Order: sequence, then C-alpha cells, then structure tokens
Amino acid sequence: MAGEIVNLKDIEERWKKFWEKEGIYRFDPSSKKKIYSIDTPPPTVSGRMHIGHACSYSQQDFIARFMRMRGNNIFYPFGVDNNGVATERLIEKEEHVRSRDMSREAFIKLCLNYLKKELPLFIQDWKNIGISCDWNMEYSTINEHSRKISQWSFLDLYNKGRVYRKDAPAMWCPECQTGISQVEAQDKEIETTFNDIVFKVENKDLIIATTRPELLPACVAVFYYPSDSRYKKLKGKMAKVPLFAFEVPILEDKRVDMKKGTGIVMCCTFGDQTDMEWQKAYNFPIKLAITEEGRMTEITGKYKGMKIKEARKTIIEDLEKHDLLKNHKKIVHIVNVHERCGTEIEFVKSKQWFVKYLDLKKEMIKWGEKLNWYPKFMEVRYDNWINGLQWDWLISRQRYFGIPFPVWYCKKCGEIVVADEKDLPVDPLVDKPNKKCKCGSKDFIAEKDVLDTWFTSSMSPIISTRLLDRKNQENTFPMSLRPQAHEIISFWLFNTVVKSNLHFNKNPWKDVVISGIVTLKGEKMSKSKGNIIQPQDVLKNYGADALRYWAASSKLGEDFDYQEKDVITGKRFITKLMNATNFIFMNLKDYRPRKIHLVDTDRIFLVMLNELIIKCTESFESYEYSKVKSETDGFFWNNFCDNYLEIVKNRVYNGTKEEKDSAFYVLYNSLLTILKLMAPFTPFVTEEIYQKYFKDKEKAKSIHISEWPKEIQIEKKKDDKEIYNLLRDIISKVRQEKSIAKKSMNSKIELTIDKKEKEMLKEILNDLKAVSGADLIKEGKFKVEFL
RNA sequence: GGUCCUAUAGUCUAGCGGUAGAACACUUCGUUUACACCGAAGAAGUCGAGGUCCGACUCCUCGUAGGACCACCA
Repeated sequence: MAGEIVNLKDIEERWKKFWEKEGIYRFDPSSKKKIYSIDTPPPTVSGRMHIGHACSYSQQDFIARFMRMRGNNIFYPFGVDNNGVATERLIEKEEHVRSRDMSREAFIKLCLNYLKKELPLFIQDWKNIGISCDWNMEYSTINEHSRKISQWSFLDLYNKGRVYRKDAPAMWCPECQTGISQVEAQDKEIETTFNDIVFKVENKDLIIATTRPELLPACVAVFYYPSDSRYKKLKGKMAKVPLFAFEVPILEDKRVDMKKGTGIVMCCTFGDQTDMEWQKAYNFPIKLAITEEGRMTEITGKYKGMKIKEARKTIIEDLEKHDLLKNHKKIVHIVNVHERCGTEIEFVKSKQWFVKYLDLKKEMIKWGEKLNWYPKFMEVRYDNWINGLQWDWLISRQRYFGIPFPVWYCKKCGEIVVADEKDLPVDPLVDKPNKKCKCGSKDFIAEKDVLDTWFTSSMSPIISTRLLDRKNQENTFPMSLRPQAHEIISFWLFNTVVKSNLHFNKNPWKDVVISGIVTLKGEKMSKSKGNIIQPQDVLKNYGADALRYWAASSKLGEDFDYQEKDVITGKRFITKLMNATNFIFMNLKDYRPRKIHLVDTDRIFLVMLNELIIKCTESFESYEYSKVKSETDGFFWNNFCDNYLEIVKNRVYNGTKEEKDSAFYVLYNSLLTILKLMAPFTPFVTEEIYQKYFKDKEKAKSIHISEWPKEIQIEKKKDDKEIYNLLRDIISKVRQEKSIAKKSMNSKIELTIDKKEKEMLKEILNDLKAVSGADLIKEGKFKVEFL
C-alpha cells in the first residue's frame, strides 16, 4: 500500500461518515464520566473557512481528542456567528436585497432561511478537516435560542442596575442620516486646508491650527502639553474665540501633540474622539454646531443653515477679512468616512445604552487572575486592556440587523418599559409590552437600536450549555476550556468574563488557550494584500491529516507561518506510517495479543516507549500539543522505523518461535501506541489503520474513543537507557564506516567493539549482529572489517 | 504614541546557565524480502552593544529589525 496507490480522499470520506453514523463524538448526557467542555469560537458566516480557521480549530481539536481518549465525556458544540455586519452584507449580496428596505423581522427570517440552505456547506469545511465537534449541538448567534439568551442578559443587567441609557456622542453620517458603528467607518485620505487662526489672550495673538474652522462656535477650551514652555505662561487664562465673541479657558493636557500645528489645540464638542474624551474628562458643556442633516445650528449665528463645507469656506473668508487667518496650507490627512457614501463622519449627541463596568476594574483583574492562561503572558494583554479602559461599554448600535433591545419607551411619560422574561425573544418594532405604563398610558415607542454583536457572543458559554438538559447545564458550566485567537482578547474574552461574573458571580471557564494567527512570509494574511492560502486547496492536494500535521507544529500564542513544505512533511509521515504498518502486518497476519517472554532488546525498546508515553501525556495535559507531535513523530521515524524495525527484521524472518513472538508483541503494541499518540493529530489515517488491523483485537469501536496509552507493565533495569543508547551508537558508527567505504548497508562485516561495551550488550548481541550485518563480534578497539 | 511577542544553519523550527537537536534544501554514497514520498554519511547556525556569572545562545539593560493588539491623526 504505497502512498500513491492509496486514495486519501476515500479514507477521509469513509471515516467521516463512520464517525457521524456511529456518533463517535456525541456528548453523552447520561454518562457518569468526567465532563470536559469546550466553548468553541463561533466563526463568522461571511465566506468560506480560511487557513487561520483551519489552524486554530485543528489546535482545539487536538486537545478535544486527547481529552476524549483520556476518558472524559466531551461537550464540544459548534456555533456560528451570523449576527454581525459581515453576515448582513453577505446575505444582501447573495439574496439581492437591502436590509433597510424590509422589516427587521423579515430580514432575520430571510437570514435564517439562508442559513438553513447554506450552513451545511459552510460547516462542511470544518467537518472536512476532521473537527470532532458534536454536530448535533449546533447554535447560531441570531437564532431564537440566542436571541432569548442575549435579551435575557440585558434584562438581568437592567434589573441589577448594570445598564443605563445616557446622552453620548454617536458617529453619524450626515449624508445617509444614520448612526453608524465603528466597523462601518473607513479610513480615507482627503485633501483639506490646515488653517492658522488667531485667538486673543489679553489682546495678544495666540495662533491655533485647525482643519475644522467651522467648529469655532462649538469651542469649549484650548489645550497645550503640560511641559510646553511656549504656552506654560498662559495657564489659567482665557482665550477669546475669533469671530464669536466668547472666551474659553486655556488648559494643559497630555493628549496634546506638541509637534502638530502650533502645538496648541482647540477643543470643540464634538470634532473628533479626543474632543469627546476631553468633554467627558472636564465635563464641558456640549455645544453642537452641526445638525443631523449636516447643517450649521443656531449657535453658529449667521452661519446657521449652511452646509458644513459651505460654512467652512465662509468662515475662512470672514477670518481673512478680519486679519484673523495667518496662514493656510493644503494638507492630505486621514479621516473617518462612512464606507457606503464616503462622507466624513460627524459626531452627534444621542441616547445610547451602556453597561456600567468602569467601577469594576479591580475585580476584572482578579477574574483574569483566576483563569489558567496558556500561554501565561496573554494575561498581560487582558490586564492592559482593563487598565486602559476609559468608558463604560456602549452596547447600542444604530444598525438595522441584529438582536433588538427588549425595550419600549412610554409615549406619554418617557418611562422605560422592558419586556417580560417569559415573552423573550421580542422585537419591540413588532411586539407590544404586555402591560400598561405606570402612568397608565398604553402608547409606546419601540427602541430601534440593536445590541452590539459582542453583547451576544459574550454569552456563548450560556448559549452552548443551555442546549443541554438542566442537570448537564450545571455540570458543564463553568466550562473547561475557552480556545481563541489573541486578537480578540479585548472583545470576546474580556466581555465574556465580565458578563459571566455580572450574571453568575463566577468565571465562564477554567482554562484559556490562546492561539496565534497564521501568517505568510511573516505577514498577516488578508484579502487586500492578496496573500491568502485557501485551506480547501491544501486539503485537495495533501489531505486533511497533512494539513493538521502542519497545524500541530504551531506553538500556542505564537504567530505561525504557513509553510507548504511542512504540509508535505505531514503527507510523508502518513505514507511512512502506512508503509511501516504494511510491513508489520505482512508478518503479523494471524497475530493474537497474549503474554510472552520478552527478548531483552524488545524489553528495552518498550522501556523507551514508556518514556515517550509519559512525556506525551504530560505535555498534552498542559496543552503543549506541538511537543507531543514532534516527540511521537521523532520516535516513530528515528527509533521505531530506522532502528527497531531494522533490528528485528532478521528475527521476524528467521528467528525462533520465542524470538518471533517477542518481536510481534512489541511491534503490535508499539505501533498501536504510536497510532494512539498521533490520533489527535492525524485522525483519518490512524483510524484507517486501526480499523483495518487492530479493531478485531481491541475493544474500542474507534481509535478516537480508545484509551489513551498507559505505560506498558514491564521490568525496568538500571542500565536500560544506557544500553539502548550504546546500541544505537554502535549501529550508527557501523553505518558511518560503510558509508565511508561506499559499501551497501547490508554488506557483511566483522565487527570489533570495546570489551566493556560487549559485556554490556551481552544479552542483545544477536540483534546487534543482525542489524549491523556482522558475522562475528570481536573484542578490542572499534573496527569494521569488510568480508 | 502605549502594550505585548519574536530574533538560532540558505529556509523553517527545537532546546538549554556548562558539547546547540531535528526537518526541507545542498554534497557524496547506498538499495534482491515495508518505504526512492527510502536509507546512510557530510557540510552549515545562536541579530548588535553592554552587564551579571568561574562560565551566557539561554538571565538583565539598551539598541536594531520584524510582527500583533489598542489608541491617535486638531
């Protein structure tokens, strides 16, 4: 069964079907075994699986498979995230609709219908790489189950006083007249003018550079950097705003860039992000210069009603007229624009919902400390994120598609009315509250905003464990493991920890393993760079096991370069494994496992195998799967194939019954051990071999639910390792002599070795003779004589 | 701008306070009883500057380069 004859596709298809049909990876709700539960990251439904997915899901799967073979009852559901913008876009494109032209209810329905049709195809990629999820445990972040839990989460936080509604600046597109979220904002280079404008301080000129002179009427302060000697003397004084006869305080703040413009900056509510921070930090009054339609407001006096650009132009002209414009030069700078229409984004005041958590920073750090982080240093990123938090969590999105707030407002008194838990999920645009307002009114206005997608995905441990019956919900939560990528520690991981603690006063999981991202020649893959490797192609060319073999050489937390040659190495491993198996079972046709007397070489080899088992088990328990793979692979190739098989060949062909039996016992058991150690990495080929040669002699229905290898009970002697190494050493030296003499490896020789060494090897001299091709072993200085 | 990670043969990686180990590629040789998708042998390496130490590739400081996340771009 040489590699080219065997069709890997056939093998993959056969076992995929078998696993599904036999329910090999099903969670067993009635089992008494220990539960190991995994909070699988739900991939975004926006296209097909990419190579980064292939790598990180393989890594989780190594762990899941190991834990399963260790005897755990594995809860490993699979979710998809289809509640975000990416999915909205995809469906709009595929179904030729625009979400805003239909009701939210109808769009969600369309989305669910689309998923019904397309999801199996989407998920197939995960099945194809051999992910051992329980495919009966599926969820989507927009389905009824998830909507219910997400809205429940809102209600619970509302009842606990953890959510509030408040005026806050929101990103706004004056062209489309809609609020927009961060993801819809796009960087764009535009040309504008940088204007040096004259403010007056005690009748002296103070030059401030700005690109937004039309915001002068909304100016609330001017800032300089605390140590800036040019402006230190101005501290505490007032500056007079040109054209508008009002004064603002001069303050110092570290957020100022001394090198930019004149090193002094005006703060308007709201020009940009920093302006918003300052407004909040110094509690400035909010002065709005621009309406939602993108026109100037009343506070701008004579400019009222003008469009932004018109006002800018006019103000510049007026400044020039009054000799208040010293300089203006054209610059190109990057601004945020709305990606649909390219209009510059403005900030407007609006009512937004927040989760109050800024008061919990200390607790958050403690929650993070309680998690077991793999690798450990990732905890620092979590801490940094928390230490840098400046705002409460803004959870309302002025989007169309998503999970709605279960909220109405009384038309008469403005009172907030939330849905009843038993009515969830609700869509306030369609449903009505089931009671009157306190004021007696029955007229309500629905909340139109939807929840931030992270508000829902941060509930994933609940969404997934609630797929189970009540008893198992308790057994699976907190979950054992959260695997995820490092780039979303500050979103998904952080928010999940916060939610879980706010709702249930406990962490959502025990262990966290963080994977790196897949790069190509050191750079992150992205569509725009055009450096994408498609896993489907890799799968077609080399097979799932080879792809997974590659993924298994990555280290947790570290970015990982895609190397085709490593996938090829994986394929070579598979071929070698099949060839070695083929050789062994050519000779072990009617083998039945039984107790036998072991030849000393064989016993010593098993001692070495035991060492491998211990090392691999320890490494896997601390999630160091790459060590397990490289150790096992190395042992298989260098010890098992290149040495042990060569050593026992002669005995297998020509030995006595006892010599043969001993070799057979070791061949059978060490191959089975190697298969099991590699099964988490290369599940298809190991299953193929197991089913073909081992199944009738072993208990388990599949290698993947067979028992993880334990040490083989054999006698262990003090010098075993030394003897083994000496044997290998001598074999290597003989091969070296043959190589130098340009003789073939099976040429016959007379071998001379050191007397002490010969004494050490006295129990295994026959095997040494066989493997080295020596007719005679003499004592003395090491020498190889050719016959 | 803040934070974090990384730096080892031509390439990609492992490891370690005391001789740096694989793989791919390269050179030479070999193959009548698993495998040429093979076997054997060979050549080839610790980013730079300081410091701690009997001893540093390993620990510390600084630098340089690459990468990631977050923030910012008046």
